[in-house]
Amino acid sequence: MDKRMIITIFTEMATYLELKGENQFKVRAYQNGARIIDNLEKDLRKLVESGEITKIPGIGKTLTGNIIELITTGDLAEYHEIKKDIPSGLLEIIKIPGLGPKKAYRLHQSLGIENLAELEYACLENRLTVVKGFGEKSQKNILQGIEQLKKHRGKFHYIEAIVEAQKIVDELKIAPDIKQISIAGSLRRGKEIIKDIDIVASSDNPTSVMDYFTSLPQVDNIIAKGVTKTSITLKSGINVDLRVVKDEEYIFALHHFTGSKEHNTALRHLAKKSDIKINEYGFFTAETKVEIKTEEEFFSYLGLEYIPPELRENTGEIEKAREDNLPKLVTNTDIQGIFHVHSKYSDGNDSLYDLAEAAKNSGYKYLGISDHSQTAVYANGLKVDEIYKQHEEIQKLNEKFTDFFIFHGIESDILPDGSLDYPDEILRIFDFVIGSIHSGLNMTQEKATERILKAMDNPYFTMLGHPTGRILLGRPGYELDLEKIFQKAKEKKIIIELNANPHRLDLDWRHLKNAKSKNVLISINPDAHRKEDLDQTYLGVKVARKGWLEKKDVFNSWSLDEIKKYFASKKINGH
DNA sequence: GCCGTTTTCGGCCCGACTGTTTTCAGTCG
Repeated sequence: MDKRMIITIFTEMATYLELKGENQFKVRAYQNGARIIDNLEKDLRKLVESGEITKIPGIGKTLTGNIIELITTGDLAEYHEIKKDIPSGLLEIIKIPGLGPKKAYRLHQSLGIENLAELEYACLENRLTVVKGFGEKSQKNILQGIEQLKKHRGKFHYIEAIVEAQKIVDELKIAPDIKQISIAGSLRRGKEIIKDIDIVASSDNPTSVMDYFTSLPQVDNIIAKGVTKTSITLKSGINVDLRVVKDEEYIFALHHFTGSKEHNTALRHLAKKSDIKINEYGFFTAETKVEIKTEEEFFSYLGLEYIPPELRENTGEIEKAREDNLPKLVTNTDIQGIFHVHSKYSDGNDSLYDLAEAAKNSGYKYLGISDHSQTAVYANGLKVDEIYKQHEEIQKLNEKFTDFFIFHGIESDILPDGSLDYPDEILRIFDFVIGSIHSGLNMTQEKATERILKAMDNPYFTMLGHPTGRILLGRPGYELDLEKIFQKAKEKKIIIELNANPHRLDLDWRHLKNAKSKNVLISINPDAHRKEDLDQTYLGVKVARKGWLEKKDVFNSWSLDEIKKYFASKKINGH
């Protein structure tokens, strides 16, 4: 029974309780529990063994008991008790926009509907309209929602959403009645998966703004249209919420709709202690309304240091902000160079020269080429003679460049037995070696951890590439004992990659803070296969910020000289 | 179900929009 399963079970329990119409605060307790467990940095099993679990706020007697039962027996009697009379298909049904647990349960009670397919059929048969609380319109909306759900499953990569959102903001900026406008929501916070786009704007004439918004060419469907809030679906399938407020309310709305919900809730609790009420329109004290012009002032009024959007997940940022002790987050300009770039030698699109020129023009001081190794036949991995050829070409290019340097590396497969893909006498040719797993992905946590730990013992191992192998919205990645990996990384001075490919973003930001606390260096790598991918690095910076990383934690914020020295010292130790 | 210098009961963040009602429940963020 791993952490992920426990989170799923608690989340499901909350939903089943909701469907049953149970006390909403009980529902929230389970939802909170799931979120708290998700944010835990320490191993859940160890927390239970040491008894620390009882000290975590939000996990009380019952939840602790449930966690222990799940860990020791692998199951939970209460879970089966709760879901006994409720068909699991209702969990799918409540994913339809506008159809929540109350209505779903009523459909089940009155029409015997148990899943999405039955609901769709009932709509087509025009049977919904006879149920109390449902009419023509809701039946139509539900049908539309089912279509939507089947088509997209409602989740998008950050990169897809940010491109759409930026386009809308740029178009709205030139709308006649717009004063201020910004992307908000999970997109502003840099979440890797986005459910919808939130945009906040200010105007004296909201109706005109809403009209402008709904008539944009990329709008496919208007879900709801009001004076302060309008929701639409884009042709790409992404939902967009636009909130329009008065200019003096803008900062409050921006903060509110940036979230996260958990951050906002915690902040309101804090404010309440000082008799300040917060909502999306302002701060309200006993008799006055407070004027605020910037988010810096917003936090300062509450006695807090400015909290960057990426940190607003209620994972300790408010406490740190009170102590004036937030991390000074890494920025794009801190990045000096990039590693993990593929060239034509393996499965990349561009020549070494073109990649170097592009990197140089983007302002990077160095470029670390790392093509695939020989076992990666599907990716045209390098044979030994090609390695020598590539080495020579890089040396020649380096003679031409001033103020720029190409490091010769390799992305070596970590083979199933934990060895690297070339003998040591070949590995020593490279300036750096990224070890990555590309095959045999179905391993137990023990096997996967052992495999990587063994590879890390190789003296030429420099960086661990995409540590968990996850593909966002694709596959979850193998389970790893990251504590052991970080420990080994620290011992062996091995760098952990934050792979900035938008489909990977691996290592997950939730683990970065932990790595940082163990003084493990992180390299933000684009994993580029064409020169246009080089700046994916900046998406990685966003995620690094979300993981509380500072300049000092990021390997590729180092200067060219510092990197050269580091690799040189690794080589000496390796011999 | 969780929590506590309002402490073992009685609260628990707050507001907009829709579709159905005939004054509001449900949903969403």
